[in-house]
Order: sequence, then structure tokens, then C-alpha cells
Amino acid sequence: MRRSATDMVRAALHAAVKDGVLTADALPEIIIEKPKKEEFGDFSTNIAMLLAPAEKKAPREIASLIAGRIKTLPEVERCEVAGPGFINMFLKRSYWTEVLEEIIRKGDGFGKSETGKDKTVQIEFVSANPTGPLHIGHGRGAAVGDSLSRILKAAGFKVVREYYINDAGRQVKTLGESVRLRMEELRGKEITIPENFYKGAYVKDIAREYLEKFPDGQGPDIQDYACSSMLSTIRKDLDDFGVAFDEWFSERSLDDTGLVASTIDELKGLGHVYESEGALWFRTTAFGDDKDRVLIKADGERTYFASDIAYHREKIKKGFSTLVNIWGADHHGYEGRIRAILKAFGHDDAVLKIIFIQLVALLRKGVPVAMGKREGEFVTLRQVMDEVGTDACRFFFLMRRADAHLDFDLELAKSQAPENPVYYVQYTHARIYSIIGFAREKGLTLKEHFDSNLLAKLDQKEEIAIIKHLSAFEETIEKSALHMEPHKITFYLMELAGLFHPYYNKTRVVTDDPVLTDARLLFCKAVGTVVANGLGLLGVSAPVKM
RNA sequence: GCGCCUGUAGCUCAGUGGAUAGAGCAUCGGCCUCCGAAGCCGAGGGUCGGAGGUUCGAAUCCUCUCAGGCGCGCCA
Repeated sequence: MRRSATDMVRAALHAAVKDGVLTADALPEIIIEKPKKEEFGDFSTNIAMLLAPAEKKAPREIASLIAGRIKTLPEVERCEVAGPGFINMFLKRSYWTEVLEEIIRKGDGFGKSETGKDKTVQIEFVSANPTGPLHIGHGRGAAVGDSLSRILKAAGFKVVREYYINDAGRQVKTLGESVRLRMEELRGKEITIPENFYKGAYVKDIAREYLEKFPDGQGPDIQDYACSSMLSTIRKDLDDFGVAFDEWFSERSLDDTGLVASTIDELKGLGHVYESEGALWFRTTAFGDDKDRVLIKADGERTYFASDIAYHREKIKKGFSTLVNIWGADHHGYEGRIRAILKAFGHDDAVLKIIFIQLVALLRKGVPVAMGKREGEFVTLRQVMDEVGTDACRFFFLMRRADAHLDFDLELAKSQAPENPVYYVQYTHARIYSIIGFAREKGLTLKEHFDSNLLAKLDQKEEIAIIKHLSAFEETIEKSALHMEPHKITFYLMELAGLFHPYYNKTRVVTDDPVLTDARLLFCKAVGTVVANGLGLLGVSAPVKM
């Protein structure tokens, strides 16, 4: 395993302390960065500037004391002091090319780490009500949640993906009534649909389906039937979108097992509940919320929030290190009350991380696609998936930070033109496999073993730049996991593709020099492996041929 | 009115304390007898919404302010 730049700097600091030129009372955290400018080295650290006040020496003086010791390390080509006191490190080429051996050896395991060892994360996402099909916004949440799960797993976290099914309460009741009404219509009765009923075509489909299966109308409860029918549609959509869940948690089960009632009792026991105006209230303002919230309405019915308390109480009991909720941005008003739940039960609400997904603006050739939600004619995930394909769909959802608005242009996502970033990345993979296939036709196969002679052939500026980028894959996954930002992987891949294509255009892989050819083939294989691993984290395929 | 998110190139966006702020698209001009042109090369393009402050150093942190989006029910 190669030594990290941080370790190198640490070694130099210890040497300086041992030599008595630094006092080392309180060594600050070593911050390593990768300078944008080549002339500033492979790695750079500001440690000398941070040490200056305590050491009572000029930053540049301290820098040169440390730099002198970094220079003697075996991995280091040279080390310079620059500007106000930066220490710029230049590493030997062999340090970089070693990573190729690691990539080939680990294959699809390259990039994984144990950053999240012993930590467990529950991610609750999508959780769309089973009262209609998934729309495009749910799709974005699904892509983010699924990709984040994959990234966290790669970073060593134990991950449980959960879907909370709102199968209780007013909405599913309304769904059942909407279906029942459509059935009457199908039987030839004239109907008028009340304002708050679900009006989408899918309601009629369910009604028709029910009547076909049970012509005499003597089937299961219509509401139950409609709810589970809708749920299976949702599951199918998610399945086809490549999104799987470990747990499907039913809201209704909370009522059935009496957990809603017992959780309210528990809150009462803690003294956080009071009665007012005929209703039962939870004093969430005691825990930072804007206003208190009703648990049981004056009409005796429990609120949605009441079951949410029971639900989150159950989540807490399972003992995850982190709970992630992925919500549409229009739900941010709920954050305060949910955090109040955790605090009321004596938990640090820092375990809860809420990711808000901004809405998606659907465009076609730059023109907004009308979404008349009133009529129930919103654009579904299914429609978009079918039109542009799951790869493009997922990639587009992951091209932006989750909390940034997203313009999704259907024509762009579909186009096989260079301006479509999905294909730009996938093409890298396909192209590499094409090169390897070409080599194979010439009787060349990938070498099993690396030696320094082989790796020394990779001396082109572009090759080294790409290899450095490959080296950063693991830490990119770590950062993406810790910050819970899947889009970092997308950007990483677009950058890698942007490095490889120009290289390919300029450099022949299969040449007359057999050793050089072997080296470049291995190099290409390594790039292809990282592209495939990265796309895998996004849930996007890495085609061998396009 | 209060709260949250956003404001960076013509457009869409990266960049959460470092050195001269980046990419894609769009625009303009070039490259296929040679491993895939779904590709490449070149050019132009910026008061980081604004004003203060903290810091050796700010797009980044703090305060104020302007603009856009969303949320503020005994709804779900």
C-alpha cells in the first residue's frame, strides 16, 4: 500500500521535532491539497503557515525546515517552498504508476475503502404515497438515494434502504373511493368526481382490472386492492429503474401493532404533551420547532405526524449511526418537527441527515413540458424512463447537487450527440474495450504482471495526468459518502472521460513497440475499470459496445 | 411577516479558507486512407447578486441587503 501525502508530511514533521528545530507542542491537522497549477506540485500543504504563530518563526523559514526533510523521503522527487509559505511536493513517477497494479489487481473492488467501518446508515427514500404512479421528482429522489446507498457501501458503511409506505389515513381512503366511483362509471352509471378525488387515468385502470377479476364485485376490499395494486406498479417502476429496497415499512402496521398509541403515551410520560381546544398537542417548540403540533385532532382522528413520531421512534430504536431522509424540497417545513421527535426522546438529532431534492424542470429542446398536476396528468417516471432510457435518466438526475434545481431536457438526454454527457462517459468504456478487442485480434493479450520496466514506458504527460486522476478515485468516493453527495462521482467521471478522449486521439495504444503496447493496454484497462466502477456507483451501465 | 434553498461566463452548473475562479453546452474556425468522429484541436467570453466585517489569504466564514424558488393547517 502506498504511503499517502499526509503520512509523508507527518513523517517530515516528526523528523523536524526529533532534530529539535520544531517544538511540536500542538501540531495542527495536516491539510493536503492538490494544487490546480502543475508548477505547484502534486501535493501542497499550508502546514508552515499554520505553525508560524506557535513557533514564532516566519512561515517560509518553517516551510524550508520541513521541506528539507520531505526531500529525503523515497517517494519524493523534489520539494519546494513557494509563495507565503506553501510546501509543494513533487512525487516520483513510479509512485504514481504503482496505482495501475492496484487497479488491475482489485478490479471492481478498486475504490472501496473502510472509511465507514462499523457504522450503519439507514436511508429512507422515495416513500411516495401509493395513491398514484411515481413522477419525475420521485425519480430524482430514487436515483440520489440509490446511488448514495451504493457509494456509502463502497466506502465501507453498512446500509439499509427503506421505503415508508403511507398506506393509512385519508389519502388511501380517497384512493379507494376514487376507484369505487370509476367502477360505478364502468358499470354505466353517470358520475361526477369530487374535487379532492384522484383523477388520473390509472384510477380507471385499477377499477377496470378489479371488475375483470371480480365481475360480481365480490372481491377484496377495494381500498386495499387499489393500494396494493398501486404499490406493485411503484415497485415495478423502481425495479426497472434499477432501485431496490431492503425494507418496505408500512404506516398501517404502526396502527395495527398499537405503536402509534404507545408512542404517544411515552411522549405523555415525558411531559411533552398537552390538551388544548379539544385536541392533543406535542410541544415541539420546546425542541426548536416553529410551533406546536397536533397529535390527535378534536374529531378524535390521529394526524399523519402522530404516525411519523412512531415511525421515527422505531428508527431510533434500531440503533443506526446515521439516519438519512431524502425528501422533496417542498417538505423542508417538516424538518423542525422531525428533529423535535429525536430530541424529545433524548437523542442527538445530529444522527439525522435530511437531503432535500429540488424539483425537476422537464424540458423538450429547451421548452418547458407542461405539467398539469390538477388533472392528474403529470409526467411519470415511467414515461421518462421509456423515452430516454434508464442510463440517461439516472445520469441526468445525478449531474447536479441534490438541492440545486435541475433542468432535464428530454431531447438532450435522448440524443446520441457529443453534447450528451452520458454517452461521453460511457463511450470511454466502450472505446477502451474496442481497443483491447483490436489488440486481441492482433494476437496481443493483457499482461498479467507488472514490472518497473513496463510501467516506465508510461511517460507521456497525459498518461501521468490520467493516472493521478485514477489515484484520486478512492478519496472521491470517501468524500462523496461523507458529504452525501453522489454528484461528485458524476463529475469525477466526466473529468476522467475528458482526460481520456484527448489522450486517445493523440496517442496510439497498439504500436510496433511490444513493451510500450503492453504498458498502454494495461493503462487503458485500468481506466476502463475505474469508469465501470464509477458508473456502477451511479447505477448506470458500462457498455462494451455502443 | 417568519423560516429554508438558490444567486459564479450568453445558457446549465462545478468549486464550503489558499496561489492567476473552472467544465459542458451555445458561438466561430479546423481534424476521419491510421486502435470507434457518440471523438479531437483552437478562439473569444467573469464587478463570483450587492455592501460591510473576520483572516497573512474569502466565491467559500459572519452581519446586513437585493432577486428568484419553496414552506409556514386540528391537510396528507
